[in-house]
Amino acid sequence: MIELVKTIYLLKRLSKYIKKLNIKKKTTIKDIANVLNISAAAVSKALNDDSRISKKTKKAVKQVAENLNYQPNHLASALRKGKSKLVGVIVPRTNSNFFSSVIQNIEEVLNKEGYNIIITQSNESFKKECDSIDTLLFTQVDGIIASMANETVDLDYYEKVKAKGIPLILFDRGENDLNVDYIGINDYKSSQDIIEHLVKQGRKRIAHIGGYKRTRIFNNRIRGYIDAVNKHQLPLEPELLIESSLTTEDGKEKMEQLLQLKERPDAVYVASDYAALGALQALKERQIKVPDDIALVGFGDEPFTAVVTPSITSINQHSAEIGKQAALTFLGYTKKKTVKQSLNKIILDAELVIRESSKNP
Amino acid sequence: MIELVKTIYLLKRLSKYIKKLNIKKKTTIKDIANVLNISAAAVSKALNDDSRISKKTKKAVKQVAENLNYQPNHLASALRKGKSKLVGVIVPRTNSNFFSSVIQNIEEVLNKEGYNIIITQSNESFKKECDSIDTLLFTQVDGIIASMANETVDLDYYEKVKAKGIPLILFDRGENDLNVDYIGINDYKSSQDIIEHLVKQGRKRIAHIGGYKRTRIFNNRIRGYIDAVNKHQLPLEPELLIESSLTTEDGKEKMEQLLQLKERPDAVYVASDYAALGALQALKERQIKVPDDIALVGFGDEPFTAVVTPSITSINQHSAEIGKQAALTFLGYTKKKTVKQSLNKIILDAELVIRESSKNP
DNA sequence: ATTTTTTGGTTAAACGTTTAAGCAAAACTA
DNA sequence: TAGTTTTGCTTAAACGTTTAACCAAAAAAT
Repeated sequence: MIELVKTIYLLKRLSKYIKKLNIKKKTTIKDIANVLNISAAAVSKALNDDSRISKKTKKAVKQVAENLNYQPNHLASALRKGKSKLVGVIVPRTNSNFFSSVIQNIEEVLNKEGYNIIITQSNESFKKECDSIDTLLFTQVDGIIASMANETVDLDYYEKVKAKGIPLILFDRGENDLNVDYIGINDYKSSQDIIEHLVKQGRKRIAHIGGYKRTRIFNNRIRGYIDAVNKHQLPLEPELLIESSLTTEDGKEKMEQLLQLKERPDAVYVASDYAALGALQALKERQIKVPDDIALVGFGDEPFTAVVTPSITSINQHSAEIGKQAALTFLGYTKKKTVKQSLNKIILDAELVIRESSKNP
Repeated sequence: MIELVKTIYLLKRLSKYIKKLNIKKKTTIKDIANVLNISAAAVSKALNDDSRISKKTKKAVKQVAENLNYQPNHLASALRKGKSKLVGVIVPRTNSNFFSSVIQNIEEVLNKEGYNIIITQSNESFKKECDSIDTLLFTQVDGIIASMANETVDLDYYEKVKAKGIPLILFDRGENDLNVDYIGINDYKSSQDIIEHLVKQGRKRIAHIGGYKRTRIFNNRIRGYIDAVNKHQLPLEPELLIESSLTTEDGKEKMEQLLQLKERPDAVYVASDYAALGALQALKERQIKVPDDIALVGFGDEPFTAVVTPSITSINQHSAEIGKQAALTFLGYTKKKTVKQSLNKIILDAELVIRESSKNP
């Protein structure tokens, strides 16, 4: 009986508040407190399952919160706690399968821990990348996971992030100079695997359309190429080793350049699938048969490598694993906040995926 | 002379604060106020170029802010102002060129107005989409720009957004039932253009692998197909009109289904480039010549349509324009806050891009 | 029966801004 | 010269949480 009276009383207060709500305004913790005649602090604690709040109160609070359609104000709690529960992700672009897959896996891991991600694209522009960092800092992200733009050489902005004490994790495109966590694949070994494979297919004159030497991953690929070529005592001529921006357009251009040579290569290893695609276009236009006349190998295992004609041999970079590891590395910082954790450098082994473009002639 | 003394005095206070800063903690408006011996409010106003603050003070404030490496706390200002300056973007996935391009253009337009975007992927899952909406609301975004997942039929979550008074703009995948701003292309007319083109190429038996009928854009494409086929008095048989999830895999499967028919079509129009790619694979595997035996048309003008063999005729959806219009529509809400603006339904004309896969046999 | 501990809260301050209201001094007006 | 307006600030409250510190009442321990 007394229960019933209480319930009716509560209903009355509730309906009063629901009416108030209709006149705009979002429900706050205070509204819930008023309905139940307890303090806002108690409500906050109840919602956060504090041990010093009784089960009964917790239940009531959650009930009223539900009824009033309460949505916690993330800004307020973030401000108070000094944590935004937001992680910034910077990538050169999202429309490559590699980056998209990395992002998806980062998100998956972080969402489970209550983090959300903000994705920004640098479009391979240094300036855009700096802007991205600024906006992410401005948005008070709790960490940044990034893959650097091709253009980036000046590391001041990244140093700024480090200086602020915000966890910074790089993947794929990183820099050795920046003493920071990194997740990537073994580019050097991948290059060697490719040359090894081409040699086995009987290729004797292998060219490499590589990325910018100053970028570490491309530098490693170049070194892998050089060492493997030397190991097999194949010709290592300057005109066989070309630096490229690795866009589709530039890949085409650089391949045309290779075709001008008096002595053409019988295999070309391109450091990016997109550039390899351009190279393939150049070859097709000149009716050069792939792989019969020239074998072609790309890098990245983008889906289109499997569907073009001929399909392109490439390197699978394990994007899912990279994304997961990057996220876990970040979470490492949030967990053991006191213990100064040691720097993580995770180098995964990549996998050569052999397709038509490098088969035996 | 007096100036010099003042400067020295200021320097002293400054260095004291810089020292304090090194012992951690971020610079706040209060620190600046203390250095200059003015109130925090004055600093805030100075930084926001309030007219009631003298030029001299403004200059000094900005100087000190610079020196102390002050970064405004976005959370605090957002909390106080009730605006987060964040816009949520929900897409089925980012690794299609269409969505990636839309996002890029949304970002470009919004950044100029001081907004940042949070991108979330639904992966075509209704549940993930609901989660995305929840997290975006939780993050206190000022607006949401979304393209719905294939699965989505229940609109409750979107109604929730509307109910909260948060501007909601849909693009590409939208729903008529949801009375909300929308930017997309004329799917009905695009379908007709495709059929028109195929008829001109002498095709007499045209099949359509379409999307889910319940999704508006796919329904429009289907209606366009039906009306155009009827108009030209071509056969409109149930087995020529197939419903598909439009993934690459399902496109392949549905094409195989079409090839089982006693009377095969001589042209197939697929409502998505990804599914068209799968269809092409099926055709290649069976040594069926494209376009000679069967013509193929996709939808979306994804870059790979131009590089596969044969290249695939498709529809360019003007992704850049869609992104821009979506962003501008959102900004419309932020500007005229009082005036209840009328609903925007922008339907752009798409463009047929003719390639090898639909040339004359 | 008294002391100690535990339970279930409350109060008040804090997070870093913004902003309405107020106010003294300076500058203008008549 | 007195009154009015403008300038250039200051004070204090507010945004919605969280949390340290406190406290009364109940339960447990002695």
